Amino acid sequence: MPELPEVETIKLGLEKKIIGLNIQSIDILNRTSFIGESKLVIGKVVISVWRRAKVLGIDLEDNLSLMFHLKMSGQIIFEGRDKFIGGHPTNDMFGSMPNSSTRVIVYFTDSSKLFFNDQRKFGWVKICNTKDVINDKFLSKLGPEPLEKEFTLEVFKSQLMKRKNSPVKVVILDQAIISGIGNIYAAEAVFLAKIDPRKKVKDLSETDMKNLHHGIIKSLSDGVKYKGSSSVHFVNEAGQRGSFLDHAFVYGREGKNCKICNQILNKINLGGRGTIFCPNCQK
DNA sequence: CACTTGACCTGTCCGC
DNA sequence: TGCGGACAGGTCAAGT
Repeated sequence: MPELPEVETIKLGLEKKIIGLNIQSIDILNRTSFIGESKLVIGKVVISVWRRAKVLGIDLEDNLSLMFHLKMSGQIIFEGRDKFIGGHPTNDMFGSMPNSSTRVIVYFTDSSKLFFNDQRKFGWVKICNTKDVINDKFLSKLGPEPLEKEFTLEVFKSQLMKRKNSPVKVVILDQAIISGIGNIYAAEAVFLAKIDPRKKVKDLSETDMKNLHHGIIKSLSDGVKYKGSSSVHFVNEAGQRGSFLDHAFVYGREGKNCKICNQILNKINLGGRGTIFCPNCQK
């Protein structure tokens, strides 16, 4: 479900609400959703909230951290101390918490709660020492953050060249090449760059790479601006949907008209993922 | 080695 | 209405 902009949206909302809260207990409703010894974090106070790629992290006192990966269907929802004044999820899509897809519940001492929901059970919550986060099995393999200064055109080009023979949309979905892009923003980025998603990296021109670099940054930052996508599963920490898909050019628009040239958008399968593009605009 | 495919799970939607 | 198959925003292991 969530890609970089969705996790960033949750991070920005959550950090305003949970810093300073003290963990009272953790309920694990589905064993495979949780990695580590949950007892370790009881009594610990939340210090900060961060994001790396599609992972959300919560740093606690005493060198402890919680990490969340939402994969395809995860949600992180915070219910405030007084659920009827500002803290209650105002969603219109899944009722009150917990529900049938709730896998982990974090209880704070002020009686507020954090729900980790995950219908498909692909996601995870993990505990580790804060100083070990950078060595984490998953995090340590990630490529550069596309919305950070480090993601220059030169860095992007050298990362791309690691997978010369793959279709460009498949390559930008590779988390070791660039971190945080998922299927929605990959499709939008190649559209903005006017590149056929099937085009192999080795066939990209200098201009293509420059446009794609810009397209990635533009689509992801628009995603953050519109507080994420509003497709099936995504809601923010307050249970609200985002509006990015109202602004999308291709994702979710199969068979509709291209917003630029009015031709019908095509759908193909690329690397096992549905991919919608404009055969006229994208060459 | 580089790249592609299928598995992990649950739910929904679409065609017959 | 019921049933089977395809599909859903991610990642990893196994296969070619």
